Amino acid sequence: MDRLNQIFDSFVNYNLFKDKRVLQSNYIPESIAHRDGQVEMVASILAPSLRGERISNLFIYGKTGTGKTLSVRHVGDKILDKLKELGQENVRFVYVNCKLKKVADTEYRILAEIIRELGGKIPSTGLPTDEVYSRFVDLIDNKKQMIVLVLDEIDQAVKKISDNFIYTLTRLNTDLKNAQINLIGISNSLTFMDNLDPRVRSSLGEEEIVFPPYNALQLQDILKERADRAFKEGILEEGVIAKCAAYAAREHGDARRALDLLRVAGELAEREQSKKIGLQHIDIAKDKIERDKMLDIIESEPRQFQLVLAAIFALSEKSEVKEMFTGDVYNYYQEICEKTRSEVLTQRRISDIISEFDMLGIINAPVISKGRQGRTREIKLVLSPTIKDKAKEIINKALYL
DNA sequence: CGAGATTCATGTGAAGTATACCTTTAGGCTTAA
DNA sequence: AAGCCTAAAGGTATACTTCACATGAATCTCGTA
Repeated sequence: MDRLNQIFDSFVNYNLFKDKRVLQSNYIPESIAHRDGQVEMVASILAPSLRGERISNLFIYGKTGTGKTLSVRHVGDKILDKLKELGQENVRFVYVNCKLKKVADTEYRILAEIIRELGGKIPSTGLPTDEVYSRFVDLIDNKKQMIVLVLDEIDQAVKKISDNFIYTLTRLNTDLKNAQINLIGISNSLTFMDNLDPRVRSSLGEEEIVFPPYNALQLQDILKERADRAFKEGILEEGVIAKCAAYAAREHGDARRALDLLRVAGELAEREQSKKIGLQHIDIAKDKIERDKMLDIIESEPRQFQLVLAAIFALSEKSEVKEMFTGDVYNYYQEICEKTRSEVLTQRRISDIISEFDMLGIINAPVISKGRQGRTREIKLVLSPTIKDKAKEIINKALYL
């Protein structure tokens, strides 16, 4: 009992955080450093909504963690505040991330997600897509209002589905008597617009804003500002901020990463009851973040995907095999299926699964031609050994029920 | 020796199938008057 | 008679299969210098 009390006591006393939320990714700060220009542009584009006028569709480019989503949300909140002040409540912002697997990676699911955000109910399957569209229309068209759809990671969605669903969305305005839809597309890829249907391009790209990556100095500013509010005084050792910023700057200036890094480092320091956050915590935090992210992905992968991954793991361990190809993986996969009494999928399907892993960044699998030996994918695992071991554990546990 | 032709192992696209789940509808049962 | 429940009918999305064709460089073939 005393031991537990000790733990609790130390937890209370060694609390390094003043306000941890400040470092969490859904936190929206009052002002966004080094994004004044972009925020103003977003604001001036969205401003007509205050008078109930149509706003231009907006398209935003920028790498992850450059403040795109944040800026849009920030401005959105401000506009909502202002509207409340003016006594109007007929604008709504709906935010959907198109990349989240199992949430919104098909046209149907994105639409369903939008409807759910708006408070509607939609079954997870079974409805014809046009029915879903017409329910969406019914839901919003009952009163005069303006819906601003923010589609994050829209490039992912278009890659998976096709671009005409965006077109359908923009065209939906013709069916609407009262309500109005405006789109804000957010994309990581700069080249996304280039291979788009011209109609979509012109309607979505009425206004465009680019969010350049933060450089190390700007990252430091951001981190300092947040750290002041998140941590108690004098907790950070010299150079901690700089190090966080440097790591993140290397990752194309991803501020979210930098903040995560700082937060996790803080949690780690707290757990070991250290009074300060030192440089070593950052290094550990970096590994931990990477590992957790990967393991989360792997753990939530469907069974068949895990079987394939198990095959890849096993093959990568056989020292004689330096490279592996789709065929090898498939053969071994079949063996594993037999052992675990699982259903065996076709090679066609496995090929798709492998390329999905490639996209997730778990493996590296470019298509190569081996001349007379045909064409195949050369598969290489890119996980660090520690992550791999842990991942193997998870998979084994999941497969040997 | 070099230009084509061949070849291999699989990539990739299209179309079809099984499954799980949805809505609607009609019939049967219960209930209340 | 009205209301409620259930089962059947009719329909869809998704994950997967089947079929068929596309790929692209190492290797082979063969004509020519």
